[in-house]
Amino acid sequence: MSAERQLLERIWREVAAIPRGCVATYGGIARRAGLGRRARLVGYALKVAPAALRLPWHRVVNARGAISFPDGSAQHALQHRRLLREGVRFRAGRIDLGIYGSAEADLDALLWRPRPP
DNA sequence: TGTATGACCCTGA
DNA sequence: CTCAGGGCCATAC
Repeated sequence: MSAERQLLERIWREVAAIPRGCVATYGGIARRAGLGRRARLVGYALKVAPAALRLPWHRVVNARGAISFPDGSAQHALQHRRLLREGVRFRAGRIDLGIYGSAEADLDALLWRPRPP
């Protein structure tokens, strides 16, 4: 198994650990997965993630608290719908990361820790 | 081998 | 608030 593949799996594991009703950012996932600033790799990982993993990919948004798919796209609509159904509220097209981004602040790590290896 | 393209992010103006 | 510029890096061609 390639090292690349293991990086992807680490990312998938972090994404899978995002609690329902919460969101995380690409950059945040990258940091928690030990990938430094490679936020783009997280986007790539989600893009190539096997559907069979059933990852909660909709809980991953960009640093602005917005959905990264183009406004008006089917993907954007789907992600928006799924988040609303989990109780995540939007304001002017953006999510308040201070409230829903439990995976971001260090303080939140005390309330929710990613699943250990 | 080089250029273009992203489900990105941060800083500074 | 927006915008540009730089960083980041796997993939596609």
